Amino acid sequence: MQNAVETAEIYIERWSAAAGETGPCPVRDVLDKIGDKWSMLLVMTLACGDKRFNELHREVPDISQKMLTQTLRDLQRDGLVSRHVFDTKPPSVEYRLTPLGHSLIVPFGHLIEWANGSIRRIEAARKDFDAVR
Amino acid sequence: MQNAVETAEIYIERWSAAAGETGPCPVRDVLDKIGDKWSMLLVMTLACGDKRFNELHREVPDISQKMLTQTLRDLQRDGLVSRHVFDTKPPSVEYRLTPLGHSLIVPFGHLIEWANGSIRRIEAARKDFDAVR
DNA sequence: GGTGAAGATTACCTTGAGGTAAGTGCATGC
DNA sequence: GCATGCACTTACCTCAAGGTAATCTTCACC
Repeated sequence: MQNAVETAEIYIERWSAAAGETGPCPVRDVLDKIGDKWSMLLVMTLACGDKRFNELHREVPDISQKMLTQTLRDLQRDGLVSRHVFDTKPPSVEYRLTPLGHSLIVPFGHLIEWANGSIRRIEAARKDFDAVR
Repeated sequence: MQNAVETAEIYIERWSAAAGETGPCPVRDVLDKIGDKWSMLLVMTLACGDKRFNELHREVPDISQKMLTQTLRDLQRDGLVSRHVFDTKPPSVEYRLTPLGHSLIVPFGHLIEWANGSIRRIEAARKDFDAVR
């Protein structure tokens, strides 16, 4: 990142090009996952170490089994997570971040830092805005 | 960003704390905007310079008027965008990024770079995955 | 031989984000 | 005097994301 505005322009350009019929743009594509209610939470949970299905379910209790399966499947499809089946007595399945998955943690971490650093100002802005209304 | 895994742990910790009744976590909160279909596109469009309502509508033709108004209103509420009314003959309204809005461009830019750099590997992974199915 | 855990899949249902379309008030241009 | 542009607002409708809950298979334990 040298120049934020420059990056913005490249982004807009790619976006427009994509809208022009080439299919969905890569940024939009990735953003859908980022914005997804569970994807990033699972990626970050797996960033702490490999986990089994029910282990994930215990660490993220408010996800339904259906969404856990589905989100894991999507992440696997995108090559961010790999699935390893061990045929132990009750077959156990382990999920891991792939190198690609690990590489997402870095840019995503910047966003987390921004979020944590900006939340007070955002909340203050909301309060002001709502006070006027 | 010194250590990605460390950041991940802080994230998980905050998330869990938030789930524990403090309200929605700041990261989730910010992510909702990031993941929003239009918010980031508008922020990036405004990163190229201040724009008026219909100017934005022309640059982002596939957004509906309703969503443009609504998204702009939300961004304004969060203090990312400011609204300036000039009472010219047909009243014109200009939208600008606030300093807070500008600061988002940096971490977001990292994500854009990651997206553009990773899309080929993601698409390859999807192809492989779908081939097996 | 009944119970429980592991790792799912499936059917059904609700909610809300976002699209479409039309209307509003005002002013300039044709 | 009709149309057009600006900046919205409102009503209505649709579709898909995601929740709930039931079900499945296999094995170990008591």
